[in-house]
Amino acid sequence: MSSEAEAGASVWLLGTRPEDTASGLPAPHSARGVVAVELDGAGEPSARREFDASELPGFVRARAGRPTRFAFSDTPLWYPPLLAAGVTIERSRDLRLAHAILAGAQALAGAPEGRALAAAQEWAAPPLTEVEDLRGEALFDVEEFGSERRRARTKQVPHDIDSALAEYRRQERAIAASAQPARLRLLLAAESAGGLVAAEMQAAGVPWDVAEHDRILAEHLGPRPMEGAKPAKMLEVAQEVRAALGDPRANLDSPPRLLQALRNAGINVASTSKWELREHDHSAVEPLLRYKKQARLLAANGWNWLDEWVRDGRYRPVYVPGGVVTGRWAASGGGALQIPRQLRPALRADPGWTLISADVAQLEPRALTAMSGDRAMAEAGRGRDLYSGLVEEGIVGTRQEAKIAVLGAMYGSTTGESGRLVPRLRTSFPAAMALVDSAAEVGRRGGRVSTWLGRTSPEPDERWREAQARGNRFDASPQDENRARRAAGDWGRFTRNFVVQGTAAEWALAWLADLRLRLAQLPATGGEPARASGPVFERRAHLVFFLHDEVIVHAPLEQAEVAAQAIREAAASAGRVMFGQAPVDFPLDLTVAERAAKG
DNA sequence: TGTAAGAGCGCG
DNA sequence: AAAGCGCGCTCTTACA
Repeated sequence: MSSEAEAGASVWLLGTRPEDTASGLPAPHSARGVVAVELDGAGEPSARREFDASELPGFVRARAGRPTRFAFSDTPLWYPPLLAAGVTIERSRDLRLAHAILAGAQALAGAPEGRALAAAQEWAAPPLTEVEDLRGEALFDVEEFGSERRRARTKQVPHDIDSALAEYRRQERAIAASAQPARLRLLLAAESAGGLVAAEMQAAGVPWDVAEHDRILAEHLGPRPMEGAKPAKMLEVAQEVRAALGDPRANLDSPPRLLQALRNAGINVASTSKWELREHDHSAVEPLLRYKKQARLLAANGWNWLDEWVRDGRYRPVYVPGGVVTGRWAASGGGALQIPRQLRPALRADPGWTLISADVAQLEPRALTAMSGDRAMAEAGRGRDLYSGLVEEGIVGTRQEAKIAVLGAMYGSTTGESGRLVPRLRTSFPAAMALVDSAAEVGRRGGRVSTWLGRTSPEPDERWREAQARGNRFDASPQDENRARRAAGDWGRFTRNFVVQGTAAEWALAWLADLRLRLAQLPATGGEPARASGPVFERRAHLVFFLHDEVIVHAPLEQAEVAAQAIREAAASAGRVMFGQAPVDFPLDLTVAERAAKG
């Protein structure tokens, strides 16, 4: 990840043959020919190879061991067939992801090279979604493209070599002309590595114990009912609720009707949400909350979910790297970002393997600490729980208060307990608070802010501007002024949080990128692979899950210790690569699962 | 009959 | 207890 290591890497650009594209085929899915162009340090082609698409895995494999960065249009289209052929890539440039970052980057604002890049609108395409039908298929041989379940994205980036070459050059010129070339390079490398990780994790899948999942469902809901019927335990609880309400026909599944039923029973609520219900002391509340929890489990992660998303003991969600404005990943299908903690026991290593999970304690406040260089905040978090640190330093009374205060500072809350506590942080941590306060001020005025590595927030939309203009007119009504102030405040909280959440996401990407390279260097084990027909990296410890500030690695038992060490070292490395010698640590909570699968 | 919007809740 | 930020998914209801 360091720039010194980058210097020696040669760049190979991959694209489809221009004549294939000209024929109107939906490249690269049905392209026959692939062109690989090697670029020298100045971005000029120094070598060119043309071969059948089936030879691409061999071409990539032949470069293993030499530092090579492969650049291509769109990772979800190029990488899965390589993985299916047992080939992995070390470094890449995803031109679509890179374009999205650079086209919006404030660091290039005003530079003609930046304008030239942003003008290449054909590269501004949204991520591909719902790609499950493509899983495991050799993309280059797929003629039929699209099924009823799959929405092809309406706009595709170009895949031919000429377009890729032109875009790569625009990107290089824009980076060189930017105010922060080193940081942008790091960001693009990390973002692209994230694309590789997402494809690899989807190929590997999360080892999932269907029997354990079914046991949890049965415990809470009862045995699996007939299609369309409600599980027995839900029906029982529903009866309890109706009895307590004194309304034998109350409909618990329709919020408006449930609201009416609650009011008829004398429970004076404005909504049926659980935080409001909890406030009321009525015998119907407890079973109703239980019913809601059951309904949620059934709808979101019940037997239908299991049927659709878990196959052959693997859960394969669809990740969308860069899918959130702040740079966090999104998910599309499978609900990877919302697996309830309740179901965590269903994540179960294969026999002879184990699961190592690690999450960063208080990642966002630590990212804020590092980017603001706030020494007092660094001191409060060094080597300990940051929130406890605040208590020990006498800034707040309890850990809970510390958490409320810190979250309030990052989210911009002004009311209640949080609003009361935030001013204390302003005294104790002036640098950190100045950073988020000024980000909020920029947002309130409609400006843009950037993360540490240079991802820039979007501009507010036309409606927002109109609201401000209307609120500022000499004849603005109180409602106009109110609406404008409210919108300005909303956008200020967004930009306040953007710099923190976005920088934290960059740290997490740097961690992932470094970790996958460390794991790739582990020897293949002589024992059983995770699956008989799995990708090549399933013979060693590999990433299977990532969620904002948490990773899960599936490792052969004999590699558990080295894999855990790799996770820790990658975290330390991510901190150094992003923030240099800033005195901020990123401590991990790391757990090696005790139970492996039966058998 | 099909889509959009809102409610509600899971995750960080 | 939420609040204050960012998401996705399912269900119901409203409306074309």
